[in-house]
Amino acid sequence: MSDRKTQFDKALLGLRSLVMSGEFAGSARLPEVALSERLGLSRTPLRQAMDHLVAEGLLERIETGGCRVARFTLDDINDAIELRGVIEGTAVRLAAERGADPTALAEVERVLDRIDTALKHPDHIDFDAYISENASFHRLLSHLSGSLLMQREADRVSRLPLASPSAFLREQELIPDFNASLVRAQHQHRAIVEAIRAREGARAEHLAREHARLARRNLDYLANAGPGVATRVPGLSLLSAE
Amino acid sequence: MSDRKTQFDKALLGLRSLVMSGEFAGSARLPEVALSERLGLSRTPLRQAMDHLVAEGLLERIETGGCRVARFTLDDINDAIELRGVIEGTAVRLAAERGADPTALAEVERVLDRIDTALKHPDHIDFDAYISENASFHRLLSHLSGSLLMQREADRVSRLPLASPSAFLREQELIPDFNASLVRAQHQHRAIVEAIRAREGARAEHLAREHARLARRNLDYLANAGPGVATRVPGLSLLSAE
DNA sequence: TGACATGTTTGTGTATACAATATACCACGT
DNA sequence: ACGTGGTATATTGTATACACAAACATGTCA
Repeated sequence: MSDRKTQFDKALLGLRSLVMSGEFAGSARLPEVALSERLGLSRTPLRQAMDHLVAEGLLERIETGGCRVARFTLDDINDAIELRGVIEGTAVRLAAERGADPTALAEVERVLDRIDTALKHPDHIDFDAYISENASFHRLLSHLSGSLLMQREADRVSRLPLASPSAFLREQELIPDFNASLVRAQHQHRAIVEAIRAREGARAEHLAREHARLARRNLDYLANAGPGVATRVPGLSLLSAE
Repeated sequence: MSDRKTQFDKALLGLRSLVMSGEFAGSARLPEVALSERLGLSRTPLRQAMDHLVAEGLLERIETGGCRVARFTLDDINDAIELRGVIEGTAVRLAAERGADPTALAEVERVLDRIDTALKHPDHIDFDAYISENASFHRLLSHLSGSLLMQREADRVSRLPLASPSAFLREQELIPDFNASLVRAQHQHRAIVEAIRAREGARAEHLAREHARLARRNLDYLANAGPGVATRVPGLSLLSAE
């Protein structure tokens, strides 16, 4: 019953995907009436969605009223990736220090087994499976601490543009040694869980940080890959020249 | 001109202080019409403010509509304090690694000098000065990294209930050895800045984390200090029995 | 011709009216 | 007496109307 679509939800999803598509990236003010008509709803829920996206950091308020699409430098996105590593790192450190729920840990291990399966044949990697299981892994990981706050903040920082653990996973043909990097990532996954089980908080934290930093390399490649890529990777068009 | 008070700002400030006062802590739904009349504005800006406070974590949405005041356990607040330490720690680590702006560093040192002045006479500490300069210090500290993201997120986490660096500074007569703890805190302030200057990122990070944990002790005392205190410390009445 | 003033127009911020939904209450049946 | 169903009321979610401020264009004067 909690999935009954309210107008606000429609506005949020519609507006977010419009913004991510880069159509309004030109830093002009978002016109409320036009957008509300285009999304098929009134200005009230649209403005709610705009407030929400301002809080998320995807939009920014204009002094004289209204808001525009935010622009990001490469540094901004690297900072966001670093912050995700820091928060995920804190979540796993707390999980290690406090002891993780065995049931939740078993669930995490099952996800890792499925990732192994997706990676089994080096020449025929099941990318779709990898992407979805990888997202599950990161979600479950931030829940292991048992802290609702850590869970919320980890989810939140993953919504920053291009900071999500799944942000760059669909561009396998553009990134050199992409398959090998997936294997490395999975080794880090295993090591993180091992550290949590062994109650090695500091080790778990540092592994999670380093794991997040894998995304840096992919970001660098995509940022230099030319203009055609910007339309393929959602949000990449928000990257400003500097 | 950016400080022209809009109705939304009035709603946000008014609602936040009402909620922090504990008047609505009984976890019932916040009635919109009554609140809007009481605050002297219409439902539209009030609802904006409610959305904002939900995002801040001070309110929580109810499945069937509307929202209520959130309740916090001691663990929740300790997690929030830990998270503040982690984010402030990251900000100072980045400042150390990347090199902080000398002008900003000098400004920070001036604030620390003023804190020294406030602490000069152990029996006549200028608490008001300490509180305001301490707040300045923490704000400036998270700006040293030069990263707008770190700055934003540090400010944000400080708005979590009872996680602010200034949350427990007005209760000097309730907390044993309070004056001594202020002196210890100031030593940590100096050490953090020293580490940033020396480009010792890891040291700066760990010092900032430990500094935030000073608040734990104060929280424990106040949580056990009896019911009368809840009305004096803003937000303490939101602490649930567990 | 250029700078400034003024009317026009567009668009946001706010209030209010309306519709959809949840809650409370009461009657009725078991 | 207690539970169940239905209706009435209250309250939220959404749409629209209005007021005011900002951007723009046009025209006037230097």
